[in-house]
Amino acid sequence: MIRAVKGTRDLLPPSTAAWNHVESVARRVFHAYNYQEIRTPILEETQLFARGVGEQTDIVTKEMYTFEDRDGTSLTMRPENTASVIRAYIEHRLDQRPGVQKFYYMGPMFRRERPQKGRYRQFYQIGAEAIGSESPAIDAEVIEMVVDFFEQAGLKGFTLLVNSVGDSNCRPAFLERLRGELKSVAGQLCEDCQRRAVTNPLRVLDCKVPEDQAIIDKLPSILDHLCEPCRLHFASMRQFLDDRGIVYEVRPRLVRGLDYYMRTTFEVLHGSLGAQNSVLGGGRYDGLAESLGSKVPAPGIGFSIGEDRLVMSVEEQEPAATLDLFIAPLGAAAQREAGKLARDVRREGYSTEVAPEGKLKRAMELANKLGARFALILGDEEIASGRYALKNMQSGVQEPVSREQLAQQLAIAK
RNA sequence: GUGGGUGUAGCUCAGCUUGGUAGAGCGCCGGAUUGUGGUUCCGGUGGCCGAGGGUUCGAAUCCCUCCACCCACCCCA
Repeated sequence: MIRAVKGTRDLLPPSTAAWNHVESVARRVFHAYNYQEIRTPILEETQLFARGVGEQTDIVTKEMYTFEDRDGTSLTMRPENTASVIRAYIEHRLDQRPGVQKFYYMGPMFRRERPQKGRYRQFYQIGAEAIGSESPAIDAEVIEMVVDFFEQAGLKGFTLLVNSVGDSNCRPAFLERLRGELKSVAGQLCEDCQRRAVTNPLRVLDCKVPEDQAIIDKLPSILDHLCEPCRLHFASMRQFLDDRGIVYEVRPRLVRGLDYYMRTTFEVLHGSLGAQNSVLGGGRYDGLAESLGSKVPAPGIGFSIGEDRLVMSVEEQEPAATLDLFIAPLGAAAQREAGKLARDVRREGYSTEVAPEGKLKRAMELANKLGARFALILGDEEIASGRYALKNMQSGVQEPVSREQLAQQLAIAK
């Protein structure tokens, strides 16, 4: 048998109800902050991600679905959406539009990783980008929106982490300092950290090995090494968050894997997800446009939500769609009559199913299994009298009803 | 890329240690006489036991190889 490709999966009902729930809450909340939807292509030139995400990142070096098109250009299925949105912003000169440009998106992304819990090769992200302002007020608003969204989506017990990773002015100096300190203590760290001390020093700060913590705690903190503009930006953003009573934790060791992040970074954690406990990550990326080769500046901040994980956490039984009416016709004449009745009832907005021909007993069993609110029996008697036999499947009460009474019954408790 | 776990009916699993040609529950289908569901009772459908090879008179069971899925590492949303 042909099966779904490794790392991809079918989303089936009833769990698709939870996906729709999450997505509709996102649209509603984002619209309240004046964000509008943007849809960018799934395929982009490989260069976009190589330059945007970072040539040396694992994503680019070994986790992208990249192939050569027939004309020789290298194409890649998007591993994330921020670079595409910035590309579109520049390509369509959206900087010429009035005000901060606020976009949200949702859809599949692709990374060729080894699948595990909450981590797939085709995964789904919901995200947003606010482009065109360097103001810390925007950072705070984006973060506020994130919290608003998770609350409304019904996610319980999440933690918001914020940090500043500095900018091209102060980060290099800090990195130098960090490397220097690491040289003297690396020998005492775990194997992974010894490697990271060389390849990706910031990652050492994020190490979870208990024995390493004492040493890591003594390493320099980025927050103590921010340049004045970055320090003010972070302080101002925090002020805005405090003003709105948003609860967060400053985590100076919060590190981002993508090269384009600067200044504000943030993350939302949620337990019960196994090792993959992060449901959202985001940050500011003021230099991204330039690194894509644009003369048009596009300072911005954004985030993306791991929808697969969020749905997993929120899947507290979205009530499955209910079937309002199940029609059981008896005989050929009734079958035709049922078709017309179903058409009319559906146009009134009620979900309706017509039983296939067969025994009434079978039809009633099916009505029960489908969870229909009402079953309507349509036989010669009913056609002759013009009154349907309508049975309330929950109470078991059955009574003859006119067409008008049927409408009334359906309207009750809908 | 690395490590561990698991592969038996549509689903959840037992059987494997101590080889003797496959089981349960749920689901699905049918029945308990007339045009009535849920509960109950009865019956039925359904499996190259992940694939290939080996040992053996005989393998779901023991051995080897491969594959798939899951979890974790790396890394990351």
